[in-house]
Amino acid sequence: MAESKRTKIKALLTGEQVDVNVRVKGWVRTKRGNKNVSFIALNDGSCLANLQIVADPNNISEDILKRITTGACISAEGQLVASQGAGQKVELNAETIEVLGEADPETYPLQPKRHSLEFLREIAHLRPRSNTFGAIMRVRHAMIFAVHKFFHDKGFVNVHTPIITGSDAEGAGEMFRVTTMDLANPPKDEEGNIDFKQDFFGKETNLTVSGQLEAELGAMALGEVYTFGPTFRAENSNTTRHLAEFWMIEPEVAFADLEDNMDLAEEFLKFLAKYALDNCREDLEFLKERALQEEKNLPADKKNELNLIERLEFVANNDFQRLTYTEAIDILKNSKPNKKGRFQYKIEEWGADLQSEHERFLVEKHFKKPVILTDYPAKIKAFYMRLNEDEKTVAAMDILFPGIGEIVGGSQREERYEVLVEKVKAMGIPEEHVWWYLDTRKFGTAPHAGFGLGFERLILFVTGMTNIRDVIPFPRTPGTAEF
RNA sequence: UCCCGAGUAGCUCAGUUGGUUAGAGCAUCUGACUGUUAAUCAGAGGGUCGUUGGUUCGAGCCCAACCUCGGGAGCCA
Repeated sequence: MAESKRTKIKALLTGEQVDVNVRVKGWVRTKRGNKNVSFIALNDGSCLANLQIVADPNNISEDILKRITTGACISAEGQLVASQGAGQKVELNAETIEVLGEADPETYPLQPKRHSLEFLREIAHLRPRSNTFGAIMRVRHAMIFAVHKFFHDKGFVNVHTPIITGSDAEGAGEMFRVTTMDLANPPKDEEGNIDFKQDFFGKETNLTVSGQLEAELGAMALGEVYTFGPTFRAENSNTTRHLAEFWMIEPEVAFADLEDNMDLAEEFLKFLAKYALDNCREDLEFLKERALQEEKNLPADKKNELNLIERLEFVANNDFQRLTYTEAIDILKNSKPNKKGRFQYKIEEWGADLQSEHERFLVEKHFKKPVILTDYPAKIKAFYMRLNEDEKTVAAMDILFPGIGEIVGGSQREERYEVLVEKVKAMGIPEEHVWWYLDTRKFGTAPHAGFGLGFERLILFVTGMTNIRDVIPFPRTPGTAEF
């Protein structure tokens, strides 16, 4: 007789059917019971909840039962019935169980107990089997899908910008060199310098730090495009919100100004929050409870005023606070912490770069909502941002979220050839490196705008996690590239 | 990279002014229990106290360097 097909646990727990014969396959979370009956909590990753499997020693041999331990993988077949116990609606009365893969309980590191996130990071190959990471990974997937859905429904074209780049003008940070040269004995030119002409691409190449410049090329033909790809920064950043390898979403829109750009970014973030609420309820409820548990021991002023679900609802339903850099400086200058010297960096005058303590004050204390800051001083922003009429500020915008800081950074782009060339020169960027970028301003230029959203920072917000290393399967940080 | 903190059993932690044989809970193993919900109850096994060096009659504890991890800052998304 052919083996019956596997049914996913999610379908069994959400469906109405009982008293049917089904087969499930998954990983054992716990087994408990006595001589007369065993209860196996089985998880197959399709949802957070486990399916309870009831194993009667009359049907399942002692030898099989002995091999069913925490972490083992089994296939079980039997009758799905209404549960006699209180903890679940349905359970599976096992008629046959096959052990697909044993897990030695003496050495299997995951136990049916609470583990620290630090420990789970050390066993990143097994941590998706924990409730927390299962939930995070399902939410992460839902957000990946929602990003594509949002832009697709609006008629944006997804562009795959290069991962290996020969452009060193992106200016977004330190880069990882890509080479096939023998590091111990690299080819040299007559002057004794390393001769990149002999390298694989015939020039110096690096991993991309941004797809923006190439995305702009797309926007100047397709109108509305977005990228969603891996991004690499070789900065020696050791924080809870930086990774050396992360994923970034960069829409770029022709005929859009800063206002359109803010509208798009705000609509996008609201859509994502709502999508999570509508599609990840079970996982979000679990993550909410988890966060409340974590916060229990924190002092009152460090606790979130709203829980995870409430924060997502807040973002989905409330307009972001928009203000200019100049207005923000005024607020900060006259703020209590500034006057009382509580800021490490006192705000004295217009032109200063905002520190994270200032951003946090605006978002978490003053407005208590997401904030969009616009029109920063030109000299603290990138060369491609459009110069405003005051010739002091640029049409930039940063979206700041509570607990996370900058989640979006964007701008209207400088579309005027002469102004852009001037800025390229002023920043010391060799024109021959960006000739193709300048060409778009030479041939049929158009006003346009775009922004970048750090995907993992979004996932931090949506899951309520606080360390970025816990929202990506295999985090890359300085000194760590395990797995 | 800078500042602060932490490394003790598989995990989470305690360990007094430096003093005999380093503890607990959970996990694991064995036994008990007729339906459990992180099952419960009884017992057992399990340690190079991050590494190296120093101070001392004596170091888990004091000192130094290094390693690893965490938090904060900078840089940024």
